[in-house]
Amino acid sequence: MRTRFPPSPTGLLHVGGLRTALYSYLLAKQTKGSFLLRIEDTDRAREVPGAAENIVESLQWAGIPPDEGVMLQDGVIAESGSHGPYKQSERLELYQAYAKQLMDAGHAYPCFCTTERLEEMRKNQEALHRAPMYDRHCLHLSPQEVQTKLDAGEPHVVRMKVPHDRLIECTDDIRGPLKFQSATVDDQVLLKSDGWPTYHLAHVVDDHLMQIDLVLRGEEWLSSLPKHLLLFEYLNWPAPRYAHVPLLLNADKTKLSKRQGSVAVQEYMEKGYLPEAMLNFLALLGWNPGTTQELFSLQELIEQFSLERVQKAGAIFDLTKLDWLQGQWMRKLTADEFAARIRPLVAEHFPEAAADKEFTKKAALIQQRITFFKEAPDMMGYFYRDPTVSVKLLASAKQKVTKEQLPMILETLIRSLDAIPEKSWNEEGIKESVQAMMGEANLKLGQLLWPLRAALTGREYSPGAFEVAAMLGKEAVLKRLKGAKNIL
RNA sequence: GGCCCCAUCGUCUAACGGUUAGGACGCAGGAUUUUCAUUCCUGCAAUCCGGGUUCGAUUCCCGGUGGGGCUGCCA
Repeated sequence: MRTRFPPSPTGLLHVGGLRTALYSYLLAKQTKGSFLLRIEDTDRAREVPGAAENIVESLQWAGIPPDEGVMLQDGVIAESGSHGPYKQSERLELYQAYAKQLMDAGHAYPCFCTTERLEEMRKNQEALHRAPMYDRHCLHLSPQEVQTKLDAGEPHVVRMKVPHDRLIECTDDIRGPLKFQSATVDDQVLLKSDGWPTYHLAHVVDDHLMQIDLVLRGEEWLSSLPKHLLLFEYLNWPAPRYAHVPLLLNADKTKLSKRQGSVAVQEYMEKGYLPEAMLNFLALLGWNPGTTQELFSLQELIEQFSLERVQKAGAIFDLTKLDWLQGQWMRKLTADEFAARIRPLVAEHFPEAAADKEFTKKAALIQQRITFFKEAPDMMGYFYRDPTVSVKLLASAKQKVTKEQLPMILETLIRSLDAIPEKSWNEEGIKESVQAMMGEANLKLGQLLWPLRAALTGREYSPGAFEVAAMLGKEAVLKRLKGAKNIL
C-alpha cells in the first residue's frame, strides 16, 4: 500500500501531524508498501523558510523517514522517487492542465468576482441566515462575456461546478459510511487567480498521479470530502480509500493549538524525550491494540496497528502518560546504550568521564532514577568531584539522626570502614561492616546509612550508600567521611 | 446560522446485547528499601439525558443535550 504525508511548510511539524504521519507510515510498512512525503507549498504567503527542513528532520528523528518524496539525503533535503516532483510548487503545469480539462468538460468554470463582491455576498447571506456559498454569478456569464474578460486579461479563479441533486456517498476506513447532499457543497475554488492550485485540486491530482491507495488525514478535512470525491469522478479516476483520524485536543476540547503548551515535535526533541516514547504515546492516543499491552516499539506497532481500532472521538493531548512512557523507555535501554548516550553529556562537565573505565557501572546506578539524559551530569557529579555537605543534610529527623549524634556516627563509620581490607571493598563487604557497626554502636541501619550516603554524595537523593561507596573506592570514601566530620 | 463528525473513570481506552463495566496513566494508601527512584499490592473513580426495540441495552434505533470540525483565491 502506498500512503503519504503531505504537510504544508507553514511552521514546525506539529505533534498531530506526526501522529497522522505515523499511522500512514505503519500502514505502508505493514503491507511492505511505500510511505511518501509531499510538500504542499501552494500558499506562498504562509510559507515559512526552513519549515520543510524541520518537517523532514522531525520525521527522521522520530524514526519514520519517508521512502519516497522529499527526504534527507546525506543530511541535505532532496527529492527521490519516480512519481515526482514532490513539491507542489514544482507541479503547477499539471494542476493547470487538469483545471483546463475540467473546464472543457463543463465541470469547472472561470470566476471573475472580486474579493469585495464575495465579501459583500457572504455578508448578505449571513444576514439572511443562509450558508455562505458562492452564488454562481460567473457561471451565468455568456461564453462571449467570458471570452471578452479572458481576452482583457481580467484576473480570475477557476471554480468547480457542483451539481445540486446528488447524494455523495463514501465509506471512511475509520468512520464507516458517510453521506453528503451535494446541494450543500460550495463551488470550491480550484485554481487561484495567480494560477496556483488550492489544496482540493492539488490533493486529487497528486494522490492520483502518485498512486496513493489510502488518504489518511485529519478530521478537519471531512467536510471537504465530497468535493474531492466529485473531482475524482470528473477526472474519471478511481478515488483512493479515505480515513479521517480524530483531532488532537486541548484540555478544553478545542482543536490542539500552541496556546496551551508545546505542539511542535522539535520542542519535545529539545526537551529530551525519546522518539520511542513519543511514538508510543502518539500511537496510543486514538488507537488501542485490543490487549492490555502499553509499551510498543515501532516494529510492534507496524505488526499490530489497524485502522479498525482507531477511535472516532478526539483525544485530549495530555502529557502525563508521555512522561511515564519516557521513564519506561529510558529503563528499557541496555546499560551500554544508556551509558553511551549520557557519556558525552557528563564529559562536558567532568572531562575525566570520557575515559572512565567504570563509567557504564556508574551510569547503571542512575538509570532507573533518570527521566531525561540531560539530568545525568547533575546526577553523577559526586563520582567525579568531592561534594559539599552540610550538617543539615547529614542529620535526618526521619532517619533519627540528630546533630549531636553525628560526630559519633561519622567516627564509627570511618573507623570501621577503614578496617575493611582493600580486597573486600565491595558492596557486600561494606554491608557486612555496616551491619556489624549497628550492633556495636547500638544504631539502626538508617542512622548509619543516611549520613554515609549524604557525606558521599552531598545529595538528598541518590543511589544507595553501598553502591556508591563501592564505586567510589575506599580512599575517596574515607576522605569524604573525614571531610564531613570536619564541618561539624 | 448551514453542513458534517463525535459522546465509557480526571486523562488515554476495553467490553462481536448478558461482565461485580476491564486495563493503563495520574491520584491516595501500603509492601520492599538507607534516601529518591524502580518494582509489587490495595483503594478512589465512568457508560450525557429521554424514549423505543429486546427476556435483557455501554452496545441497536429515534430524539434531545453537550462538545468539536468545516463554512477562505489557508491547508
